[in-house]
Amino acid sequence: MFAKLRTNRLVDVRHADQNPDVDHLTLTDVLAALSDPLRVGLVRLLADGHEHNFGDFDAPVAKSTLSHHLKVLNTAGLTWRREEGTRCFIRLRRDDLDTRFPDLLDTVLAAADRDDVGGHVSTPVKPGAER
Amino acid sequence: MFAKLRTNRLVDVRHADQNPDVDHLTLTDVLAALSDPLRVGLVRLLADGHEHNFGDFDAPVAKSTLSHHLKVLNTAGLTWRREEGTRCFIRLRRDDLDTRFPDLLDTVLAAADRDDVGGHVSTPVKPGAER
DNA sequence: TTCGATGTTCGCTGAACATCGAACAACCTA
DNA sequence: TAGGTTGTTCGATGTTCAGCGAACATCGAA
Repeated sequence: MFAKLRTNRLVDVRHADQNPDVDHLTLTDVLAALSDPLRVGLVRLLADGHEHNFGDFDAPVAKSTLSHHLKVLNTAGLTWRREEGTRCFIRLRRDDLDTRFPDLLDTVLAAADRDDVGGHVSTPVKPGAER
Repeated sequence: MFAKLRTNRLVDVRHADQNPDVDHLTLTDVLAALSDPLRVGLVRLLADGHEHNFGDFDAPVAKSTLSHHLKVLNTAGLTWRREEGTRCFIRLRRDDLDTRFPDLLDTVLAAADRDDVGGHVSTPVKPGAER
């Protein structure tokens, strides 16, 4: 569609599907985003309610892959992202999700915890960035 | 793997991944199975608890495609299938799912009903085949 | 035996996805 | 200005998936 231009990319293209509006979230998109163990692992870490940035996630994949998965979560509406300088802060959209799909996130997280889905995703440093 | 032989297929190959055991179900497989609107529509119809057969589903896809989706639901452990002559009867594995992933199915179904996900899937004939 | 009904399986296609490394952009600091 | 940090995007690769029509298997009925 767009995103084809090499220059003037920073104008508005970069944030095309970012942080979608609450009522644009669809159930199947959310479930699709949650159908990958690595992404479930990310969501489990984000479930502490704090803001995390990219470096907070230690997953056994290349950082481009990690970036991809975080983008999937974002465009599906599971996370909220905020950029500050060169780093981006990511937070779970728990309230929006609970509004739109009541109990869904809690239910999935409970099951994921029980089975340790995505347990290979960890946080290397202490999440002291909650403020 | 197998399933390569043209003859003597009926022996055991046909039911390779069919009706998987309860504790072989994985959360991400279930969520992946539910990440398609058509399949959610099928599950919603199956949620009446009755046994349905293939012809009970009226979806705007070729029957080979419908067969594919029903197979996905089955191998993910969402449905139980039973064959009787040339027709197969399909039933939602609600109890097993509730055991393995408490509240998950109810939560998804509630959200799907609210948004009418998969509403284009219908049942042409009256489901009088419950007994 | 032949026919119709019922589904499944078999190629096949195009689209989407996961993954990687390399290149890039934006920012901060020395 | 020159690096270093941070994360995104690009291009390539291989896999999975949704979709179709055709062929097949199975059964019951004529």
